[in-house]
Amino acid sequence: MSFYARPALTVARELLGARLVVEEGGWRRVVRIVETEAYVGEHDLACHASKGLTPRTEVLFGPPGRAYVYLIYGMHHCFNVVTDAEGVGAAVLVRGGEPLEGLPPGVRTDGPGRLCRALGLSLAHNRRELRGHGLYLEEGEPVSEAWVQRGPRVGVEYAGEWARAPYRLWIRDSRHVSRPPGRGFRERP
DNA sequence: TTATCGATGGTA
DNA sequence: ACCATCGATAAA
Repeated sequence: MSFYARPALTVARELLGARLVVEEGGWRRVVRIVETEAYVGEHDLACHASKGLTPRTEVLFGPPGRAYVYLIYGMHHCFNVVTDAEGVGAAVLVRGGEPLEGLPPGVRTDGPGRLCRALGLSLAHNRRELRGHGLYLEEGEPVSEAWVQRGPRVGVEYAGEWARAPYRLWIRDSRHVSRPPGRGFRERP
C-alpha cells in the first residue's frame, strides 16, 4: 500500500512537514508543507467528488498519488494530492508551504493560489503522477502531534454539516499558514 | 489593523 | 450561476 492509498485525513496529517518539489527546465523549487485540507470522499459535500464522476472529477476517483489541479475564481490554481483507494474520490489540498529552495526571497507561499503561483503549478500539472517527473513529494522531519492544529476547512460554507468538520490541519506558529477571512481567528500570536 | 470588493474562467 | 482565492483599496 502506497503512502497515498490511505484515507485523505491520514495523508493530510502526514503531509505536514513533507517537501513538495517542482522541477522544470533547469530550475527546482521546494517548499515544506505546513497546511493541508482533507476532502474525504463522494459523501463529503465539500469535496468536488460529491458532484459525481465528471471530466473534472475523474482524476479524484482514479489511482492515488496523482495531482489534482483546478482553477478557481477564474485566476487561481489549487494543488491537491489524490488519495485513498482507486474508486474513492478523495484528495488533500495543499494550502501553504515554507520556502526551502529555489524561491525568491519574500515570495508568499501561504494560500493555495499563491503557493501554486510561486511553484509554477497550473492545469498543465493536472492528473500528473507524483513520481519524480518534475513533480513529487519527499519525506521531511516528522511533525509531532503537539505542533498540529486543526479546524474547519476554508471557504466551504455551502457544505452543511461537512463545513464544520475539522479537516483543515496546519503547523502551529508557522508564518506560512494562510489566514481565513472572518473575525476572531488568530493563528499567529 | 480589519473590511470590502471586484477580477476572471472552468465547470455543470 | 456557481466557486476549496487574492490583491487593491478604504477606513480607522
